[in-house]
Amino acid sequence: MIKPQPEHLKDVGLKSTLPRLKILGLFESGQERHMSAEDVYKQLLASGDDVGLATVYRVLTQFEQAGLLVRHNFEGGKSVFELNQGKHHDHIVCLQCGHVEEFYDAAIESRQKKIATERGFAVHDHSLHIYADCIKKECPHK
Amino acid sequence: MIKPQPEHLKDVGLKSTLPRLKILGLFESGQERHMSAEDVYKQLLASGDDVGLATVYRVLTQFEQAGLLVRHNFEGGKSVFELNQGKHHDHIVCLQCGHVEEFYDAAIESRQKKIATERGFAVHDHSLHIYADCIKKECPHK
DNA sequence: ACCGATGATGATAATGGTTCTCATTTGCAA
DNA sequence: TTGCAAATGAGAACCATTATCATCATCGGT
Repeated sequence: MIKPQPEHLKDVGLKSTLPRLKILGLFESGQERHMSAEDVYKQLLASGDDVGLATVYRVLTQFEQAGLLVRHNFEGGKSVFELNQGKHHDHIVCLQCGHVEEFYDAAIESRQKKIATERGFAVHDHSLHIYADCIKKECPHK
Repeated sequence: MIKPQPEHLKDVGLKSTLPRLKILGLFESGQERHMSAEDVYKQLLASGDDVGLATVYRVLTQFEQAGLLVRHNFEGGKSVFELNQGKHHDHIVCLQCGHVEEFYDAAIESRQKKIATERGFAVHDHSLHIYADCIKKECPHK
């Protein structure tokens, strides 16, 4: 279990407070790689940590802006966060079992930037999700 | 102005009602290719058609399930619909004014398929959204 | 170590998009 | 034309998220 490091927060210009350390610690513990605000909130309650839901939302957004976390807008209306480990990646999602794999392809990245720039857009961000059936034995799609 | 065709509705197992014809007509008129439920509702009000917002949501969802429309879950929390014309394309969305442009890039498409196949996935579908600032004069981002 | 300004927190209200409820109306087959 | 199942519309309910605001904690300066 990695323990949350106050310097990480200082480094990105955030005061090292209890709620922030707890939340960062949750992600760094690696138990769950992808978590929604609600997930984080419940986890904290479960461990007896008394953090407000509003704070969870605020902190997650701050962490995203600071580059500590990456936000994903999946279907179903809720945002999901994961630890930013430096390298951007896209996702392949199995429609049957929900298995998620990450990938990065330089060719796709550069084509995207080129296309947007040609059309006069200043790229902020992008999301690429491939929906498919996987071939894992555990996967229920027959 | 193309007039909405009741047979389209019958063909997909939906009664041909006034609200449904009006909404389908809006998309077929091609004035706006991408519309949210709110957009559709306002358009209808503007043309003096008295349709409830709840009905707009219901009908859009039905049209999506019937394959008449395609739903896109862009950032910003609202769903956007467009007429399903069979050919796949991806989207660039302006984060400031909501302007949407479509694009298709064979290189990206083939890379996606290759990546998924290599990992043992059978691709069903995918979504690629680029989020950016556009340069239209009307666009509010200064 | 203490203090005080600055910034963070948490309870709750507010928001925005979407869905639900249900009384009323409509399409359509007989 | 008539009857009834299906569709509609007004508004309430819902859910994730954001805003408000009084209280509280952090941290640099003392």
